[in-house]
Amino acid sequence: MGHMLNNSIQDIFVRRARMQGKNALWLPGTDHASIATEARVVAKLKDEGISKKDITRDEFLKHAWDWTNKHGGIILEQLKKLGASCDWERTRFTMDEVLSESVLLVFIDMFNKDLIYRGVRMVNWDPKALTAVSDEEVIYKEVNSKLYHVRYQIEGTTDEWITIATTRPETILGDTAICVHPEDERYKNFKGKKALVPLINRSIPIIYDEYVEREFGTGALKVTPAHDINDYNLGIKHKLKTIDIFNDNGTLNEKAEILIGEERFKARKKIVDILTDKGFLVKTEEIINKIGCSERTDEVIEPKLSMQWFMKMSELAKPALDVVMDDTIKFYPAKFKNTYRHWMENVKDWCISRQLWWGHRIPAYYLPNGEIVAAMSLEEALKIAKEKYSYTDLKLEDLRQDEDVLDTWFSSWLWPVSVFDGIRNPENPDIKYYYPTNDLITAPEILFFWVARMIMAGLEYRNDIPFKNVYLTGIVRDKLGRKMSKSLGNSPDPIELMEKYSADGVRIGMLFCSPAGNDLPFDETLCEQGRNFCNKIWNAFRLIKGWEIDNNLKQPAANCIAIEWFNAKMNEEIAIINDHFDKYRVSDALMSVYKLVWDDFCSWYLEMIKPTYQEPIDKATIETTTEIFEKLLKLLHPFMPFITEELYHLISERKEKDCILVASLPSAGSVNKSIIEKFNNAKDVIMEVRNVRAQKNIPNKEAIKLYVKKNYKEQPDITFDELLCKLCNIESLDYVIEKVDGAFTFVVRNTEFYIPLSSNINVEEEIKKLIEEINYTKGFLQSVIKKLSNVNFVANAKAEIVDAERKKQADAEAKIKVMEEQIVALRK
RNA sequence: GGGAGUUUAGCUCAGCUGGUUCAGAGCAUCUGCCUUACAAGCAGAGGGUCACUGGUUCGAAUCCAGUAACUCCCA
Repeated sequence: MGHMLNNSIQDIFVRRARMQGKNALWLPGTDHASIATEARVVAKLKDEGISKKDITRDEFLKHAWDWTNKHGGIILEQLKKLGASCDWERTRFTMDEVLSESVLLVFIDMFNKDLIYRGVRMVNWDPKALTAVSDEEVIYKEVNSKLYHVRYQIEGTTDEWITIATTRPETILGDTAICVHPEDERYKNFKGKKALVPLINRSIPIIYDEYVEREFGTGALKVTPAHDINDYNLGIKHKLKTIDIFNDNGTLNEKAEILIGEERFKARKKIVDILTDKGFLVKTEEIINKIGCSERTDEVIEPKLSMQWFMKMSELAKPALDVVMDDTIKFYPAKFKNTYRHWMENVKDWCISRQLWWGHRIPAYYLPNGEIVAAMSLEEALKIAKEKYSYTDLKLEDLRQDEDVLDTWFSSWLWPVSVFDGIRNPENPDIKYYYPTNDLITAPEILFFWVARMIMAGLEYRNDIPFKNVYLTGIVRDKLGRKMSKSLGNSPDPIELMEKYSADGVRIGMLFCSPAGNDLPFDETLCEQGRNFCNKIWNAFRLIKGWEIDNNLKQPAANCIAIEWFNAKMNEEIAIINDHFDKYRVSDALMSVYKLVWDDFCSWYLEMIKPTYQEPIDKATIETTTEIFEKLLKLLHPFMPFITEELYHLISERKEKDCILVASLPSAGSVNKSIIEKFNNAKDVIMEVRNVRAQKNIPNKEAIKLYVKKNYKEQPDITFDELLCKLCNIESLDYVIEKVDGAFTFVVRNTEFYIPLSSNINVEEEIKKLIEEINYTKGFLQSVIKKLSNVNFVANAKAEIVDAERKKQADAEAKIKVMEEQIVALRK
């Protein structure tokens, strides 16, 4: 569902840009997802009885391509159903030739610039996928664990012990020190002594470091530099030995000395038994700790030392941070700037190698003399090697290419450049025209591993930012607040949703409640709301299209008023919508269109101009109404492409290529504020009349009379009178000077309204109602007076604000007076 | 353990540089209506000490400090 949201938003932006006359390109594509894809291919082969170990790299890649060709296009097909208006002919895949070559060229370039190096580092090792994974791909989960207290004998003593606490007793076989806090009184006398690792009697030093938390466990920490990142750092600081006791698949190796070949979790159980038997286990306690699991395979991550390829980040990060902090690239919402800065200021080198086959094989070749050259091919590597190291008799067979592939992000980070072939051909017209791009829409969870790195790559290879605006969508969650994902299985099938509610319905359903950067708790009723909106639009169309047109009919004056008002209202809303878009507030923009269409157009405007049943409509009104409807369709089109295109062709005759997709977005014309104000007055009156009808059970069909009494010498404004009569089924509207006896009454802005009715007026009830309203208004008046009698307020507040308060006071006083007079009249 | 963010109606969220667009929107709820485009609808209504406690100010949902709860990132 994340894809649906993300791509709905992208489509809205691109369609809008297109309708603004821009050459808007939306280039679709997918990455090769090396870990996930390889895991699936391995699993599929396993089902077929084939082990990855038994086939060659080339054979494996063939299977991987088959799988990709079969499953890779699914998301793109879903996008088409969603209405994504991509430039499909430009679809790219990170394993395409152009993009692959770009990846290799960049690797070689950075290797030669010394930005890429090989080093031993503690990496997150996935023993199932047999590869390193990035920090970002490790998910930490809270689990119930046991903390084992194990005692180590002090060397050279018969009964002196030091007790450590660990959640991973199997790793004691790799211990090379015990560490305690230098100020911990309990362990002061161990200085300079050594302890013996239980079961294998390895002699290890007791070291002192402030890193140790005295309160945790026993305050004594076993140090296993090969299998814990913190221990590793301690190891470097105290120059400890590193003993790696695990094989790549998570079983113990011969360096463990015992339990060789056992899987790590089985080994843990066994070693606990042995430690218990031999009296080394002091006690166990229950604790909750966090363990890292691979996002791709869910396997518990094993911190492991291994030789990996790294990219130096500090030099690349600096300019990439600056362009965001100075708003050259803007983030929406801006709060992500903080997160971005925090990450970029603490950036670590990027481990770019993966022990996989599916992906871009690292173009690094090892020479017999231990040197490495990076080249596009074996032949080229040979040539470079010969020149560089004066290897005259070097042969192709002497070179060995690195077995690993590059991290998928190492191809994704080039995307804005490589899709236009800007790495291989930096001067080609496409890249020069389209780069830098405008908007990137993506999820906040990949702000670092994708967005930040694209910025780095763009600055490095184009000397320019890759995009100007970054819109971070929310994360789609289920009702329990869990992220919707395929692996959790809590995501509805988008295709089924679209079949049920239509693509347009799903699109706007997803957008109704998704302000930028906020999570979206998905609920199917949102799609239902989307579908209902489609239905409403369709019915409005049916109404307009169903009217019979009488060319000889003169346009009623009231219709002119209605048109004038709606155009003013629409212009006002267009300006608001434009403003929302300028600020990347997509759901606010949608809500504005929604209300303009549903409330203002359908509920008010259409009711105003609607001819009496089975009467025809005049030509001028229907023409203008059609124009208005078409404008609304255009405003709606970025959000709901299907229904708007359909209705655009049904409402009027069109030439072949006249499609709403490429029509111009209506611009905000000047707003007649006065007519909007007059309408708002009329609306208040209409609502009061409807209330009277509802309260007194007067059916709409029964026509009523309305008398209006202006006060304070105000002149009546009759602009909306005719429409008022039409909408409320008023047979006569008369202005009076005297109060009307025996009528229901209400007050709107000092003007009195009377509805005489045959049914008896309950005087007491009417008076009670008036008193209630007077009391409320008096309370309001009181608060205004209080404010105005505050000398400091009058002295310090801005003049307009004080004036506004004075006007409030005058209005309230006038209204109270009118109502009080009404009570007197009723009591007569 | 370090950093960031959030807290406003039953739900999801607006609310900019403190003051009539200040307590709002959509959905949900309730009450009437099968009124001839639409019951997937129409017309209305109710509903919030703006997390808590202080402070600044003539005036605080808004600014400041502290407290609490939740979320995310990093270790």
